[in-house]
Amino acid sequence: MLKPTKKELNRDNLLNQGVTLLMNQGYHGTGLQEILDAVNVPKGSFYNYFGSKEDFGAEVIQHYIDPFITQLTAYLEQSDTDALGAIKRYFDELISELEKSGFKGGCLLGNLMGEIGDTSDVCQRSLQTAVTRYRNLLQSGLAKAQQQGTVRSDKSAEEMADLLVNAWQGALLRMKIEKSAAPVKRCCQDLLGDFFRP
Amino acid sequence: MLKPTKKELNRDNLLNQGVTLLMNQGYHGTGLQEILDAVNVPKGSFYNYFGSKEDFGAEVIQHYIDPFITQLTAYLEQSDTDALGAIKRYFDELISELEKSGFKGGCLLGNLMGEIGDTSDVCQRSLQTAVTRYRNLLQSGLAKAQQQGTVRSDKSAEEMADLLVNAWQGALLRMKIEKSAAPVKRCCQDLLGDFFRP
DNA sequence: CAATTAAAGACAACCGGTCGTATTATTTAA
DNA sequence: TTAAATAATACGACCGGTTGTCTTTAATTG
Repeated sequence: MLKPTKKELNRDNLLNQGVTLLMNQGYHGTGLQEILDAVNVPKGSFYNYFGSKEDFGAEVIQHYIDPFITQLTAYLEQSDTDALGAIKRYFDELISELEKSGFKGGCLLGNLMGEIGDTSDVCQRSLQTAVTRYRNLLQSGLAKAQQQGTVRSDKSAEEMADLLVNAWQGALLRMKIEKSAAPVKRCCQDLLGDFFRP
Repeated sequence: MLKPTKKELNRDNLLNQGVTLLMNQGYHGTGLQEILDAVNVPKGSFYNYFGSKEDFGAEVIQHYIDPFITQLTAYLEQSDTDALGAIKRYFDELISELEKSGFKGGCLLGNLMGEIGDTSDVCQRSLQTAVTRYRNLLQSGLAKAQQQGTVRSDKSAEEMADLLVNAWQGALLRMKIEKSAAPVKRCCQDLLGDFFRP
């Protein structure tokens, strides 16, 4: 039970590779063969692990967002007395990772929302829950910052969290085509450093 | 010379249909055959009109953004003494059209930036110029509003135009998966009605 | 040995792109 | 104003390759 079975391992490898390839090449731009080859799983075995490509995509979405939730949670718990600073540092780390990867890929959620967000019911639902989970966490961080007096209170934390998520997604798209970190940096500065201040 | 040739007509039909299909199904999710069938152009003729699917995509992008530029320009010229009001009314009309189409599709630029913005050089360049053209127009409108005193002047018009474009793109993605106009409406209210105010 | 899972391979459908030919336009010659 | 010659375009069958999925067989496990 503690040692992962081969099946669980293959599933996890497929999901990890799915995150990478779907993020960089899109849903329709990535074939199952490519994913399977990358983790040395035979093509015939795919349907032993997942019901369909669409179901796989929906699982990949959740598999993608989990680490981000964990990471942001850690930042918030670590800097308990300065929630706004925690959020800022969290985004700074994201930007640093984006720079390392040469501004490619961006965010799987944003990319898939645009590509199949309104054509695949299964993935649409998965995207909804993933985005909402992330937004809620950001919202709770902003609410704490409001209590600490570092963020304005005349706007709801939910409203600001939504704006932050949306502007961040748009900035990631701009980053991709401009091959520059300037859009995401300015996005954080404008909102966290100005608009959200009391 | 005044009457469009059959070739010009076919090209235009293909581009129009390309806008619709690429926006709703994505680049890799749309085959050439589907586009050609929709406008009754034979398969073999496609390469008389366009060099490749990639080149076609790049032209579709420009063909898509043109009407938006024209429309926003009209709004700005029409309400010459109230640039901020013109921008607001322009976005209100966009929202009204999105509601009519059932929140499907969103923005071709946003969708393609996410899907192929960093994998196709040709389309990346086309996306760059399209987004920049649009941003510049918005920037000039905001600059005029600054002169009219309806928009704050301690932030550059360029910075605000970028933020507006980015947040709008993100809000469109949210709209697609939530099937609601709330994200785009709140986006405009937050920025045009609050953050940008002096 | 029975039951469950992994794997192989086939399947039809479709992809973007090519190519030789048929049709149409344009130019030249009478 | 014709007629012939030449150039340009339209066309659909076809290419090799790949897609997601399914059926069947092999292997593994309890």
